[in-house]
Amino acid sequence: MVQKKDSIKIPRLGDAVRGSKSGQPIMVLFDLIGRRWAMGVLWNLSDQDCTFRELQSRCASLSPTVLNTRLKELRAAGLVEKSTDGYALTDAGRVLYNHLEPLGGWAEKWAKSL
Amino acid sequence: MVQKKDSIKIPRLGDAVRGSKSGQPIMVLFDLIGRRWAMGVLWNLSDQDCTFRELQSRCASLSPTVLNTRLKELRAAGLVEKSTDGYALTDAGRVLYNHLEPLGGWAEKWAKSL
DNA sequence: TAAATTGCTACTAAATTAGTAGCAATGGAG
DNA sequence: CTCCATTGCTACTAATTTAGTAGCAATTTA
Repeated sequence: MVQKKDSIKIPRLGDAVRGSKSGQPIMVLFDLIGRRWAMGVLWNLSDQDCTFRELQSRCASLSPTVLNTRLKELRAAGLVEKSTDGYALTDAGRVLYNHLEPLGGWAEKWAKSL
Repeated sequence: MVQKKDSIKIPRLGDAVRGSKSGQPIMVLFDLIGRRWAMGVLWNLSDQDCTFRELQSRCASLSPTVLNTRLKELRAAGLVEKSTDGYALTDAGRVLYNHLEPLGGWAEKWAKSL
């Protein structure tokens, strides 16, 4: 990883993906958005900017520790940014969200089928 | 959760999502596929059925413990099943994969932009 | 029938996440 | 200005998840 101790470990292109040697972009992405509440944060930011505390309450009161870690990671990845109202999706973040959005409808059908 | 001890905790509709009270399908889904290597497993099964050990080597040699846990969860969720060649996507799993697939191309552009 | 290969369990160590407390900074209300 | 509420966090400990390694029983292959 070659990163300063205590800095957040953001997956980067070419980096090993938690033990992997490939560093394929899709795996780097999966590593990033596969962390707890990462997709939930993107989802909850999609309809409106949120303050830290509002985001926290929208995300099942997840601990501030984790929320802050996720926000740092997502900001370093260029998907989230600070706005006057707290946090917001960047343009890239919104494009990613647009790819995730259809999962909402699919998830409902899937849930019923279980 | 009301589940037998030692059984795997698969997120279910209406269940609390790791502390959440909503149980919204999309959050249940995010909880499921947001676990380590869950999306990677789906991705690696998309082009061909895999044996346990091949899947393991495709997924950066992730530990058999975790792979087996993910497989149980994904099977319980109806996304993966056993086939004569090992493991395979179910129809539902393939539909989900089709939603994830566009992320591959997007991830490449995103990775370059970092 | 001996040797591989496969699917997996067991176990320990390391990392991540949960949960709670609380503090410094900002922004009104009076 | 002064008080108080709200916000954005940091600190810390406990619980849960994941990593990593070893190895075994069953099936397949030679």
